[in-house]
Amino acid sequence: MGVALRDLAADCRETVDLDALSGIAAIDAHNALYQFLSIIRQPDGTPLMSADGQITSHLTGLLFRTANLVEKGLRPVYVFDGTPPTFKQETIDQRREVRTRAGNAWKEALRVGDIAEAYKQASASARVDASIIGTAQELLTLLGIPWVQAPSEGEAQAAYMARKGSVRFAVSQDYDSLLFGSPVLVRNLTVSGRRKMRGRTITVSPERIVLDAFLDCLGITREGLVEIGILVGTDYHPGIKGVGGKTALKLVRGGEFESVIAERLPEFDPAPIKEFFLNPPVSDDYHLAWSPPDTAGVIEMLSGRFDFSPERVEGALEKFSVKARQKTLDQWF
DNA sequence: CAGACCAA
DNA sequence: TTGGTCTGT
Repeated sequence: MGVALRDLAADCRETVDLDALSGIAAIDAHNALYQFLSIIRQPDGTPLMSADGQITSHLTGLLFRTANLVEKGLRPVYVFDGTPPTFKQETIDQRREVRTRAGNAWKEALRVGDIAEAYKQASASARVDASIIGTAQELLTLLGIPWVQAPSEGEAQAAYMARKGSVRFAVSQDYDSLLFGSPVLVRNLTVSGRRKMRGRTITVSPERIVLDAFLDCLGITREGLVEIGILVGTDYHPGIKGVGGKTALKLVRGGEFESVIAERLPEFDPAPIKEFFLNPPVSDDYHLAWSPPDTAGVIEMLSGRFDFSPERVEGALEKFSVKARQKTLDQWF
């Protein structure tokens, strides 16, 4: 779905300066952690690790990105996934299989000395497991940054919080939060806009997609957007082979969703997936509060247990209190 | 990804 | 100020 919707979004989005963004941002925690784990690695693919072998790539990413967002006056809240719907199981199994294969290909690339291939395969083998999630939550708590446990999909919970007005926008690289009804989605929420693409470094700005404008731009309703997602494929079903964004948009606008599903996928009932996007399990059981970081606790964790340089950690922590208060006029804590 | 450092 | 390279754990 990601690629297909990106094509449709091309003319219906706006790039924004990070400084123009303010307020509370509900960040898709799984999406952020996965990115950190896949990208923050040594050239041969080895992730950053403490001396005793615990992976720390996600903690590095989380610390510095959160510090930067806070310094810019944004208030992040991280939303963690809960129990996935049963119809996601096939996708989950497939992804595990792909990761396992990539892990083997990583070892093989190292054996033959292909460093670039090793990095690529290592990235693809990245897995957000329980210890990654646990240490991420522990760090956020020490940083004084709230996190929310979603009952089901994190993107659905983030969208619900945005719709309620608890947060100003959802943050993810995926488009799912729009299908879940988030009024605003921000992608590429990074500070240094540099990104390596095919060897070259290009500048990437945050990208804001406003749901109502997006739907107007495409001439569809939110239900129609969900139908497009189902046709091109979602986390819950592969969709119809050969149908991309353009074709899906045409079919949905022509009211042919049901008929083309009946014709091409007679065994498939899209109703539960449609219902899941339009009315997902969400929770009101959250409380958003930001507090100054527990400086000693963060250093104890990151430097004491994970071998981070205390100087680097302290430098990041400074962005949470001093500068943040200087930069924002309104009371922050 | 983000920070540190260096060169143009 | 911008862009490149190296490093972080």
